[in-house]
Amino acid sequence: MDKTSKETKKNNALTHGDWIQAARGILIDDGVGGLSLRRIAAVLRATTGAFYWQFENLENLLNDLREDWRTRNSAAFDGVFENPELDGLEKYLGYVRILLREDEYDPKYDSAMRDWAHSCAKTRAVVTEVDNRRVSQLQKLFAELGFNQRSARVRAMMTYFHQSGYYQMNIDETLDERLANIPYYAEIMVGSDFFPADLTIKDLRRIIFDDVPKDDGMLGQQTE
Amino acid sequence: MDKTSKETKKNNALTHGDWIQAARGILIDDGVGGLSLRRIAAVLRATTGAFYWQFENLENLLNDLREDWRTRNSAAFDGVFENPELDGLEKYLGYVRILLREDEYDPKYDSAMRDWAHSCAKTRAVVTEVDNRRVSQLQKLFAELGFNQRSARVRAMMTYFHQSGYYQMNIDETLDERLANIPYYAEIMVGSDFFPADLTIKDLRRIIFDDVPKDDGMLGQQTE
DNA sequence: CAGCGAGCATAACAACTGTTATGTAGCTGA
DNA sequence: TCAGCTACATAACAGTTGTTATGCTCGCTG
Repeated sequence: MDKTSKETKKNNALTHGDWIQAARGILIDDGVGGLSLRRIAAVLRATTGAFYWQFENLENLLNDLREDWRTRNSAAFDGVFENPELDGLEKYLGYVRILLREDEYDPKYDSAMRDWAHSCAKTRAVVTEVDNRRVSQLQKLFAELGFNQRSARVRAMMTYFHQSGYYQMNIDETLDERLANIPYYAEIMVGSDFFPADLTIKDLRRIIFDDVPKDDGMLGQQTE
Repeated sequence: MDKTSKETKKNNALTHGDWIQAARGILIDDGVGGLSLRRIAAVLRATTGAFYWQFENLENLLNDLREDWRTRNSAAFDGVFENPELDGLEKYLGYVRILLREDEYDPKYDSAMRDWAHSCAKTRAVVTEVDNRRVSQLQKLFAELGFNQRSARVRAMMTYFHQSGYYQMNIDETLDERLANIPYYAEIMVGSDFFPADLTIKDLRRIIFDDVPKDDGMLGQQTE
């Protein structure tokens, strides 16, 4: 319907995407309170007049920002949970991998959106929808692991709410500490029946940060 | 040092406490974005001039508001965790009781403070301090139940982050659903070795909402 | 080379913010 | 009764917000 498809960036003129990117940076760094038109424009070394050439009003940019978050910060999870080749444990590890790598999705983006949702109904609707889908995906995962529906749902909520709660605070943990905690989390959530008890931090670091599929019994023997 | 002890409320004049209460209401209902001087004054049917009779500036009121949260929303937890007469399981149930009753502490107050902490260093310091103490209290609880230190710490973080994450979202659950989930949460966190597996929702409702100590085997037999 | 429109900048508007200076009603004590 | 103080209200100031009207400067086309 709209002419929003004119992302044909002639020369070095500002595009819709430039404004969204600038707004996203401010939202992530300074929270929703920093999302003023002049501050966004300042990031692009532009003025408010330039903005109104691209958007009808600020609300339109904020709508685009909400959709930017929805697609950008969900793709990684969907890629794991909707991959039919992965079993339950692999999906769980894939989930942990996304959370620890923090390259495919930005936890501060999630956190800022969740803050924003408390004072903005439109944002709240988007966040709630995404939250519900992720919890459902996790519930399906735990159901695959053999837990009954109610137990799977509780485990999904514990896993997901714990994650968002973790990022909502400012925890002071090193990566090694976070890696060392994984087996404890996993034992609690998926149980020692499923999670291999003899995984070392080295193994986990390799599984999560190197693109080597965990295949045979070579665990803990690489040189580096 | 200060003259802040002049809470001697003559006639029906406004007090420090009135302004703090008004600010707290706005923070809880509308988030930190709604905390403007004129809006707070409007709640009290007063003007900004009246405010500067009681406070030197807005920052002073916000300082008092942070301290109000620290004491008001921590008392219930301290009362449970630092009661030497309670064993581990009783402390866990006491914790759940506080979360579900929502009369001694307000989860929306917590949530609003946590939002605020993302854009205000002073608030962040207060919230972080309280968070650390609560996690330590939970860790001690799980250690009492027999878990080793690392497992106890992970369980404490899962329990606490899950709680704050839960309130950070807007979950659509009835009280009965929340009660029905308790045994599942408890089984995951404290294990079936400690938590009585045959507790009904009726039992839980009585334990949490009536002031009857769980004493003998009369569970699930009351008329109401 | 003239003209024209795309892509801005500049400046102003009203509404909001914290803060301050000044005005004022009502009670108190002498 | 009348000064004097408490406990405000009123109004203004400078700064910020979203938004709009207007002016300007390039690059392209004819």
